[in-house]
Amino acid sequence: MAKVLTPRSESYAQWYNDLVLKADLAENSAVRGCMVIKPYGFAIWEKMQSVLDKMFKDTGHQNAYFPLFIPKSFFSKEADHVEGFAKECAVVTHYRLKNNPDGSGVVVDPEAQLEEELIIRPTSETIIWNTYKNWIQSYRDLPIKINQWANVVRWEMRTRLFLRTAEFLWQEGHTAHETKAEALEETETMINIYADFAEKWMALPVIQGAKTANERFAGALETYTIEALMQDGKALQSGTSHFLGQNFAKAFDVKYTTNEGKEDFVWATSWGVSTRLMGALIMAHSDDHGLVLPPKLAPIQVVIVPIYKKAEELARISQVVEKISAPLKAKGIEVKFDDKDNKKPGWKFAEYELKGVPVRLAIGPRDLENGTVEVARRDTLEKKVVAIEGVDVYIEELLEDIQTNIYKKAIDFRAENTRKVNSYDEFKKVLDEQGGFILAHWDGTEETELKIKEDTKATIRCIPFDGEDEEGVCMVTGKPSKRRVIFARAY
RNA sequence: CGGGGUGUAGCGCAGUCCGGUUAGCGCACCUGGUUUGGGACCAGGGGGUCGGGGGUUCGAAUCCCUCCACCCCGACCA
Repeated sequence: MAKVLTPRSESYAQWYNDLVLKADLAENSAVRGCMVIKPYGFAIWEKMQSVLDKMFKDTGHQNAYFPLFIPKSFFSKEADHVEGFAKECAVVTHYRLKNNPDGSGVVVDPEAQLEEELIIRPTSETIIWNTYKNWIQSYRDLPIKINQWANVVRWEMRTRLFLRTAEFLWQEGHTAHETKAEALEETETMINIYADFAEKWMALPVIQGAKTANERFAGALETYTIEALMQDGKALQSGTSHFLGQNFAKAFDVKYTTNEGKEDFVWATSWGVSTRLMGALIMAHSDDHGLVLPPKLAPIQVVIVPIYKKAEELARISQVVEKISAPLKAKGIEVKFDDKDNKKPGWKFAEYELKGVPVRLAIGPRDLENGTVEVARRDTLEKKVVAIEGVDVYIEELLEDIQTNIYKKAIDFRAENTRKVNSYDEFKKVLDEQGGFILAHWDGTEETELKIKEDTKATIRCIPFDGEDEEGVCMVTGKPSKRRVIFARAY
């Protein structure tokens, strides 16, 4: 078979780039740092969106839409928030172009300078809290639980398709609550939803935990995260949920009247996942042959490739294909019959492997005679000839089996690449030689965390929720520690 | 934003050092035919602002200046 992807062993980064392009997921655009998401890639994102959207609505959230532009003055209201985002904001300063007097195209009209510059949202807390101020008067107006699907812009130095682009698509939830407890509960609910989505739909095992103060969202009191481990041993932060306390309420003066007639600031959360999930999905399961998609998110779940010599033969095969695909479609399975005659079967096999289609059926004259079909599964590349009779049930179960199997593979990989270390030397050695998640004791100070980051480029991914209490000493300073935290090099 | 690399047909590349017919090759594409159980073959055909702009020269893909984009490695970040 022709080699179309750089093997992972040769260059993991190059393999990833090749895969995104060759599987037709996305490509670089004419605009620096911004990508074009192609139809096949966007179809996966749309599936993710529709599942998440339902999960949000099932937990009492509603969708809305807020502007792309944020007045500069809004931005400066929450000190930590500005500091966190200031360095990567795109700013609109003018509202008009004019023909260049020298005839060489158009130039910005200097007369058309905005009185107040507009920031292109890197996130929407400020515009949303400025709006919520007008929506909230009493406890009866609470809670407000809103989500928006949007694009945001963060002017990144170095970009990579899906993993980090200057513009990306995401959803951002913004909620307002009466009490601290309720806001904290919301923060937890949402990180649980993300974890659930990652594991059940993406087949991606994740670790839930809290970020250290240093790694927290700008303006949050607490950031919860789901962290996934990629095949190269690096961690990928895949979703975050923030407890914002009363910081934004105070910054935007959002008060409500309690049922005792007193005034208080409302409590806030925000949470989001982005097209970065696409990167996670790609890197989690794929191999040197191409993409491996979890059946639940695959735009095409079953592809059927006919093998024939003459048009007459194709016609006979097509009739059988119709009998096979009708019951599959009735079960809600996405089936594609590729009867294009300008590509040979072998070409198609390779192509659909590259695109990660979970199940491939091949039907030729031999099968017509025997009443069989060849079934190939993408995750293991195994092929099996089965009877057409009852093949719909077989395939339905196979899809479930593939979903389970790739999840299991990912979780086994993570287990093999999660290690406890007790000394800083051991930590550095494991990090350099094996990577993965490292469980180690840390004294809880920002100083130590930064020293480790500077020495090794590893960061604390999270303080896991399900970590066991264990007395120990910080691997760097020897100070006491009550539990281990998770370190890794990260994307 | 620093260091390194690349930019020539849709894709992958040769040609650039050392300037000189009409810029070439493979894949893809179009037409015809033979093929079809793991990326088919033959014949014919179309497709190029040589990344953009400026300069040197009788003459520039090739030399000089400048800008842009992408990739890799750093710093920054989801």
